[in-house]
Amino acid sequence: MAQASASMKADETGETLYGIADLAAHFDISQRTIRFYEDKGLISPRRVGTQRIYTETDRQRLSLILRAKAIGSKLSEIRTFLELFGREGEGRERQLRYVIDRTGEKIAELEEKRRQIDETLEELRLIHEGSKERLKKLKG
Amino acid sequence: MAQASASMKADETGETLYGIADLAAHFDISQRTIRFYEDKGLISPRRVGTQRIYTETDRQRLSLILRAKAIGSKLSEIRTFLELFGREGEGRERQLRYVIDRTGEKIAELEEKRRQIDETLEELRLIHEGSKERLKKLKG
DNA sequence: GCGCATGCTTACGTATACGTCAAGCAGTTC
DNA sequence: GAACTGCTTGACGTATACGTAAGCATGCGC
Repeated sequence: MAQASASMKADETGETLYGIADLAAHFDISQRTIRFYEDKGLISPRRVGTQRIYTETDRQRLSLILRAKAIGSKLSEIRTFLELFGREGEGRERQLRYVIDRTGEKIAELEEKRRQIDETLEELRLIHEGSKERLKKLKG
Repeated sequence: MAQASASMKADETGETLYGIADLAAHFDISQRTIRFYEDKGLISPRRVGTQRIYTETDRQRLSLILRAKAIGSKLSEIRTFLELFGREGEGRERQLRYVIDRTGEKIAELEEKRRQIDETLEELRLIHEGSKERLKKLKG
């Protein structure tokens, strides 16, 4: 290996660093995917020469991205939100109102999605349990 | 209009029938989308000549499809499930086991998705409320 | 019988999210 | 120092889910 998997304390602050292979393995995604997210502006790892070096913060960010994706967000939307919260400290009024609006919207959206999932879960459980009953009767 | 919007009782059984425009308007989707779902085997409306005529059952089916889509199912997957539940009455053992397995998997998947949504909702609410607080302090 | 709206099919175009080579460079090892 | 390994940057390919435009049929109103 070129770099002992790069998961070694190498920073002078003692922070754990990761290579792209480490993250790919950890999250069970391809390196291509990680580079793709970088192209889309979702993560910006440091470089040593041409090689990508990820910090713990980068790792958490990637974790966030994957969760957002899992619940149906598009990458472009994820980017917008990441940018939003990254600049959160600024606290200018316009900015605050914008954050409040966007989060409010997203909260409503997710609550609706939750409702739909619950509805579907109910129906699926009915079918699931019903089928189990019928199987019992068939066999018993 | 060629057919008075087709939402008229025309069946001898007195069942309400719909034209493609009715369904498109009702669900706020394009006619193209509805035809696309038909191509993918998700719905099979009756025809009068070349024109599509939808029954109440078709309408409910479309409703199911849209809800499934909203929670992140792929059309191919939706088709599989619709076929599964369509043949539900058969009750052969293999068939029952298959339904039980598939529904079990989907239930687990949706429960996981629900968890992720809840997690995200918590974080969003923190940011949302926090921002509202900060806005108050800025203005008050 | 003419026009206009509605609907049909066919086909190509588009956005998203990657997969899959291809070719090259950089350390590492033997 | 040649092979090997891992990473990098293109560039093209693929699957999904439609959008959009073209051209034709049909039926209602006048």
